[in-house]
Amino acid sequence: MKSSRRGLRTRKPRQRRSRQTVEAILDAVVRILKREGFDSVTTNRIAEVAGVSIGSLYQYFPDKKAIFVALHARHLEHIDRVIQSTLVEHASSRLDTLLGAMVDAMIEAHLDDPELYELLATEVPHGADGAKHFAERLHSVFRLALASRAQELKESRDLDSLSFVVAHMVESLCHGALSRRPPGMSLRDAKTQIVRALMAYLRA
Amino acid sequence: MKSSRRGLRTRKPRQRRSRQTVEAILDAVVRILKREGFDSVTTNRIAEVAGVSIGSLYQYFPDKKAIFVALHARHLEHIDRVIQSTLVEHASSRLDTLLGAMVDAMIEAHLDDPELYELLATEVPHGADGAKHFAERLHSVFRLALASRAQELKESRDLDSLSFVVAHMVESLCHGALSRRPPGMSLRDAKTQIVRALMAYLRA
Amino acid sequence: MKSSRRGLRTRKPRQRRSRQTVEAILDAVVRILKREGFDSVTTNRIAEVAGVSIGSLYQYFPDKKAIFVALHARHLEHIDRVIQSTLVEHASSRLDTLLGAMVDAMIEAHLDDPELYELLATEVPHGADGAKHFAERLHSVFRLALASRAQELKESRDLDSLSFVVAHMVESLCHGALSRRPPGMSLRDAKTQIVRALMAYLRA
Amino acid sequence: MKSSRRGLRTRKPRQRRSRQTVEAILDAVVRILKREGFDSVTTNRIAEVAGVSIGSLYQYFPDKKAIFVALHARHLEHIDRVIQSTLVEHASSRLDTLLGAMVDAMIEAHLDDPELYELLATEVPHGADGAKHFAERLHSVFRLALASRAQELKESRDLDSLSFVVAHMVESLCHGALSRRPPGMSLRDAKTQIVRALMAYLRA
DNA sequence: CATGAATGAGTGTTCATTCAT
DNA sequence: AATGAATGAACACTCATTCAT
Repeated sequence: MKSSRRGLRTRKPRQRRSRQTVEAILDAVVRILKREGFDSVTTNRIAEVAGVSIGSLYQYFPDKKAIFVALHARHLEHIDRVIQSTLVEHASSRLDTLLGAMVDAMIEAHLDDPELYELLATEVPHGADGAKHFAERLHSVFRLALASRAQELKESRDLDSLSFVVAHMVESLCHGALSRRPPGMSLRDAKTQIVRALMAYLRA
Repeated sequence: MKSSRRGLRTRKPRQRRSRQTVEAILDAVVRILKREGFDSVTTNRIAEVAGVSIGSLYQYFPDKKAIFVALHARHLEHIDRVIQSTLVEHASSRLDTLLGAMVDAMIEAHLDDPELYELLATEVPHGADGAKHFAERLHSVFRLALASRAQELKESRDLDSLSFVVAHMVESLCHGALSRRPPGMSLRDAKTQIVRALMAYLRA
Repeated sequence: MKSSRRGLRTRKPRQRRSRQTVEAILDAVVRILKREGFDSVTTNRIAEVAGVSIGSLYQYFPDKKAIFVALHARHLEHIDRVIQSTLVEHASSRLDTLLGAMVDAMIEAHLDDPELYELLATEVPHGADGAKHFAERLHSVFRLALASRAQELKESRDLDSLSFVVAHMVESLCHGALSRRPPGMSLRDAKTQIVRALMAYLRA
Repeated sequence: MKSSRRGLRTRKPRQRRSRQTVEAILDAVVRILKREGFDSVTTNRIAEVAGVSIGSLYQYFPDKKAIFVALHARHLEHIDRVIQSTLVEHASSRLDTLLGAMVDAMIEAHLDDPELYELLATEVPHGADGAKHFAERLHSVFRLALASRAQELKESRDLDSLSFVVAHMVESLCHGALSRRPPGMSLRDAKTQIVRALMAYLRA
C-alpha cells in the first residue's frame, strides 16, 4: 500500500498541477465572462487571468472551443455528482422525500453562483450534444429512481415516459425557480410547488 | 387623389421592401447556420446569401449582434403569436382542451423547422434578457388562461405559482418532446404525457 | 441693356444658388471639423450638415479631395483679398504704415475664427502646391509694395530677397501671434514687435 | 557576473530590436508616402514594407494615428537635437555666429531629405499640439541663447518677445529657404538674408 | 438637376494559434 | 514543459461614389 501510494505520489503532483491549471483556466473564463463580458473572453486574456502563459493554455486545450466544452462539462459533472449522491443517499426514502431532496440538491448546486448557469446557457456556445447528453443523464437517474419505487406508482405507467417528464420538469423548474420565479414567490414556495407537480404527475 | 395614391405607393413598397430585406437577412443567417456552421456566419457571407450588399445590411442592423437579437426576436414572436391565438381560439374550451391545444400549438410551431430551435438555443448567442422576457410572456399567457378558469381549480391555489409552473412545464416539455424524447415515445405519446402532467398538477 | 440684364438674371440666380451651395458645403466641413473632428468629415455627413443631398454635393465637387482644395482656396482667397486691398489702400502711405496695416489686416482676417487656420493647416490635407502658391502670392504682393518704395530702402538691396524674407516673416509671425504668442504678450505687443522686426530688416 | 551579463544581453537586444522595428515602421511610412502617395499608407502596407507582420505593428502602436504622431515626433526630435547641440557648441560664440550656426543647422537638418518635411507638413495629419509643442521648444532654446547674451542686446528689450520673434523667423525662413526661395536665390544667399534679418531685429 | 438608397472595395484591427527559445 | 513574441488570416464595418428614379 505504501509503495503504491509512493508510486502515485510522483505522478499525482503532476496530475494535480494539471488539474489545478485546467481549473484555473476554466475559472478565468467564468471570471472574465462575469466581469468583462463574452467578447473579452479571448484565449490570451484567459491565459493572463488564469496566470498561465498562452503557450501553456494550448498544452491543456487543443483550441478555444475545447475550453468551452470543458467548462460546460465541469458544470454538468458537478450537477451530476450532486444528483447522483442524492439518489444514493435516499436509496430507501419514500418517493416524495427523494424528489424533494433532488430538487433541493439541484437548487443548492446552483445557489453558490446563481448567475453562472444563465451565463453558461445564454452566452457560452455549447453544441447541442452537450445539452442532449445532460438530459439523457438526468433521464437515466430518474429512471433508476422510479424503477426501484415501482410499488409507489400505478403499474400501468411507462417508466420511460415518467422519467422523461420528471427529468425535464426538475431541470426546467429548478432553473426557473432560481432566476425567473415571480416576485412574491420564495425559493421554498417554488420547491413546494415543484415537488407537488412531480408527485401529482407520478400519482395521476 | 392620384397623387395621394402615388404617395402611398412609393411609401408602402419601401416598407415592404425593408421588411423583405430584413427577412432575407435573417433567413440567410439560418441557412448559413445549418449548411456551413456558426463560424461561417460572417456579416459579409450573410449579405451575400441574403442577396444584399454588405452596405445595405448595415443600413438595417447597427452591428452583427443586432442580427442575432432580431433572429431570436423573430422566433419568439412567432411562438408568441401562435400561443396567443390559441389562447383566444379556446377562450371557452375546458382547461384540458386548452392545454392540449397549447401543447399542440407549441409543438407544431417548431415542427416546420425542428432543428432551428436547437440551433438558436445552442449556437446563436442571446443575452439572458431575451430568454427572461419570453418566460415572462409565457407566464402571462398562462396566468390569463388560468384566471378565467378559476372554477376548474381549487380555490386555495395561488395563480402566480400555478402559471409559473405551467409555463415552465409547457416550454421545457415541448422542446424536450421535439428533440430529446426517448426512443419509442411518439410525439403523440409525449403530448399525452405533457397534458396529463399539467392537469395532474392543476388538479392536485 | 435690358435684354442683357435679363439674360444675366436667368443665369445669375443659378450661379448664386451654386455659390450658396458651395459655400454651405465648405461651411459644413468647417463646422464638422470643429464640432466632431476630422474623422467625422465624411462626404455624407458634409452633405447632411450642409443641407444638401449627397448627390448634389457630387454635382459641385468631383470628389472629396476637391472639397478640401476648395476650402483651402477659399481661405487663401480671403486673405489674398484683404492683403491686396490693404496694399491698394495704403498705396501712398509710408513703408512702416503700410507694413503695420498689412500685419493688422493679416491678424484681423484670422480674428473672426482664430482656430480655423490651425485646423486647416494641421488637420485638413492640402497638397504642397497650395502652400507654395500662397507663398508666391504673398511674395508678389510684398515685392510690389517694396518696389514702389525703393527710395525708402538702400539701393543695394535685392528686391526678391527682401520680399521673400518679408513675406515669410509676416505670415509666420502673424500666425504665431494669433495662436502661439507667449503668455503676457498681447496682440498689440506682438504687432509692434512684428513691424519693428520688418522695418529693422528693411533698413539694415 | 556572467549571469548578469547574460541578463543584460537578453534584454538589450530586445530593446534594440524594438527600436529597430519602430524605426522600420516609420521609415516604411515615409517610403510609401514618397513612392505611392498618402492614400497607399495603409497599416497593412506599412507592415509589409517595414517587413513586420501587421500583428507586430499593432504591438508597437495602438492605432494608425499613433504611427503618424510618432513620425512627427521623430522628425521634431531630430531637429530638436540638432538645434540643442548647436546651442551648446556655440555657447561662447558671438550672437551673429550662433544665429548663423542655428540657421545652418536647421537647414542642414532638412537637407538630407528635403521633400520629407513638406510631406510631413502637408500630407500627414498632425494634431495642432505637435506644432505648438515644437514652437515652444524652439522658443525656449532661443530664450536661453539670448538670455546669456544680454550684453549684446539693448537692455530695454523683453526676452520673451525677442525669442518669440526669433524662433518664428528661424523656423519659417529656413523652411521657406529650402522649398520656396525665389529662383535666383541660393541657399547661401538665403542664409545671409535670414541672419541679417535676425540681427537687424535684435539690434534695433 | 436633385435625390438618397444602394453599392462593395477596401480598411483598421483582432485574436486564435504557433514555435523558437 | 513553459514561455510569450510573432504571425497573418480573417473579420466587422465604413464611406466615397454611383445611378435609377
